[in-house]
Amino acid sequence: MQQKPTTIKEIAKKLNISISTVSRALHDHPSIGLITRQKVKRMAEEMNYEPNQTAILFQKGKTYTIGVILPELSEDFFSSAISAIEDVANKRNYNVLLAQSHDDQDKEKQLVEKMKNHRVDGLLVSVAKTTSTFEHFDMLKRYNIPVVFFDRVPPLKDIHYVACNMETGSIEAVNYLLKKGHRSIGMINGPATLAASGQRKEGYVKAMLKNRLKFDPSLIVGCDLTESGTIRALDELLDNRRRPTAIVTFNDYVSLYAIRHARKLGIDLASDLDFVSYANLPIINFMDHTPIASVEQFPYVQGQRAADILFDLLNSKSEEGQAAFYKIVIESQLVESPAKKRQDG
Amino acid sequence: MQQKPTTIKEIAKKLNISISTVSRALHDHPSIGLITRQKVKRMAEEMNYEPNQTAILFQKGKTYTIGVILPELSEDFFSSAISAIEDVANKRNYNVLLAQSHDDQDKEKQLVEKMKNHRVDGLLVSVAKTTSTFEHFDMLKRYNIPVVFFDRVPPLKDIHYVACNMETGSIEAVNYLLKKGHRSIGMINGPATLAASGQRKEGYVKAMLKNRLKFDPSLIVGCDLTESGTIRALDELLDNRRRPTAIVTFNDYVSLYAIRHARKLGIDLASDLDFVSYANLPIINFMDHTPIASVEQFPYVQGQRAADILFDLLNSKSEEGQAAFYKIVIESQLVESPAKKRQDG
DNA sequence: ATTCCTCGCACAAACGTTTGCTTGATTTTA
DNA sequence: TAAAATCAAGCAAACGTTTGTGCGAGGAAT
Repeated sequence: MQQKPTTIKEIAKKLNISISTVSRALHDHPSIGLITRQKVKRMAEEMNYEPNQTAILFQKGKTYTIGVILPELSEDFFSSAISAIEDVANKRNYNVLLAQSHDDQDKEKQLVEKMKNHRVDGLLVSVAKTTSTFEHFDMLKRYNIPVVFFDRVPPLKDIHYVACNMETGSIEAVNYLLKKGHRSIGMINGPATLAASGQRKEGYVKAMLKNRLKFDPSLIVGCDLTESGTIRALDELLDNRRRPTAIVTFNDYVSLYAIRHARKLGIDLASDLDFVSYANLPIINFMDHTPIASVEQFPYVQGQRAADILFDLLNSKSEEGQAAFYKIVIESQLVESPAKKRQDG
Repeated sequence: MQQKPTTIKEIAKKLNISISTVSRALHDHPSIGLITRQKVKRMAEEMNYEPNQTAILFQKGKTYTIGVILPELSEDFFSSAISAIEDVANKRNYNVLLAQSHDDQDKEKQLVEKMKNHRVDGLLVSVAKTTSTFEHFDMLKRYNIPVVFFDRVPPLKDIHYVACNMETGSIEAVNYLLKKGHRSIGMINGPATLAASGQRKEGYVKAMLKNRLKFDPSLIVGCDLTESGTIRALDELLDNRRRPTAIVTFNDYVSLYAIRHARKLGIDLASDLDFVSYANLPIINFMDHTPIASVEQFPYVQGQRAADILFDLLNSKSEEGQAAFYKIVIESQLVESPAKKRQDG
């Protein structure tokens, strides 16, 4: 037989005082005398009282829960982000209601609806790849549920977001390679449709021009991020009449594929070709030949900042000054591979 | 100005009928006439009514939420498991309250407490490495909150769990190597304190004996799962007078470290030394030299099964037959590395 | 000694829903 | 045609907590 949780009602009855007194005593309300307060607390302890959260939440009209919608939990980037979010929420004594969209717009819509019905206090979202319309987020505004987007941010004006600026990282990457003596630097970029591809290219071009080097468009080739696509891209670069001695790739996976292919072609990675990539995922630690550096996008920090902002919004929600929007841009940062030292040594 | 969510009360007032009628109409209760029912539904639609979940949950004393406590969300294994759990819960229209213990017993205790206060309907747990006492879980029984453990399961009798049997996988692994012609097979195992180490060893021994080969204890060395520990272990095995031509390692990481070290020693992995490991993590796809096979532990399946069981318990909770405990053992399974084909070709 | 505060506590409403019971009206049965 | 059965809808309690308001008693101020 399970024991029903104790309620303040029962405490009140046992002590022959009113319910409100018990509630106030437990909250150290000034209008309750010391003696009663202690009596109540002792009794609560004794009866193993635990406040019924659902009742409190209901009463207050708040859930102390934030919703998080991510594309894919099993991806390194997002699992790292959710880890951060969970940590922040926990510190604030908030709960995390988790859901994954599996990169599907319809699923995402459903989830937003569900979150709304669950009356989450706020929402953290990294939008699905397929998401092209954004009305489902507008709805939340009407219910005064703040949303903070991160990493994958919709192209809207009036939103809060945290994102990572790839351009600076891209500049750093090119500068790094130039400093190492490279003069012909190739780039295996992502599909032109992605904003992230544009930022990478911009950084590349800016860095080249700033160093008074001419920008050769044929040294930038796009790819679909698959292994075969990467191989084609690498072949194309290697056939270039100004054959690059270093290549910047869209992400670590592309680097991996390219490195694999290069080795198969018998290219000496120690002397003939350097790679730099983006993401700096844990997989770097497991590759025998790694890019010599990778542009870190700080998933943990992004998650953390996004959560912080959300709590800011929640705490200041009563005030009217809702005109301003948080638009946080985290600068990406080039990180040298620790593995590189091993290669040198 | 935010618009307050519509309540059934408002619908009732607008239609000049009672609250209960509205509630019943929306639930298709038989005692409500067709005309009123339609009127109500139309009005609800029109006023954009959405049931207030927190109110319902409070009223029903259920939260339609399951808690999940995992050691570390950013680890591949667990992010895969949580992904499965989330999927199952979603299908059942349940919510997932997520928390990570960071492998700390105290944190875990706090979280259990928190989950209990939040009145989750059930709990899914993979216990922290440091957890040595388990009273915090007992408490849940008193509140009739069912718990299902998975993967990292406490050594208790009266619990529900899903775990992976490493022994069969271990046997498979050794058989696989024997079939490949290996006669001296080494093992780099984990710390003896872990149950998982014991299972691996058991499987190894059983497979050897079944094949009428003598078991040489000196071919099994323990390690602390770090890179340096792995290197020491490998060195020890290589110095063995019956130098192994194949090695089974505790997990993919250990294999990775060992392979790295072996290559540094100039060992030809194509001909002189084969590795087989456990876990079959995605990192295998990113290693240039991989173990030729890995014992899969099916994190997604484990998460899925555990969640299924929990829902079973939730649905049958009213009945008294709580004497039986689910003890599901998933057989691990040897999986040949796809990368292997690349090596051959 | 009368008025006025302050202190300590109780009363009761409210949050949004569900649901057992009651009531009134209509239809069926005898 | 009266009694019984059926249908449709309303009333009110309940879930556990918070909180605005009321109220009596004791002490201080006048």
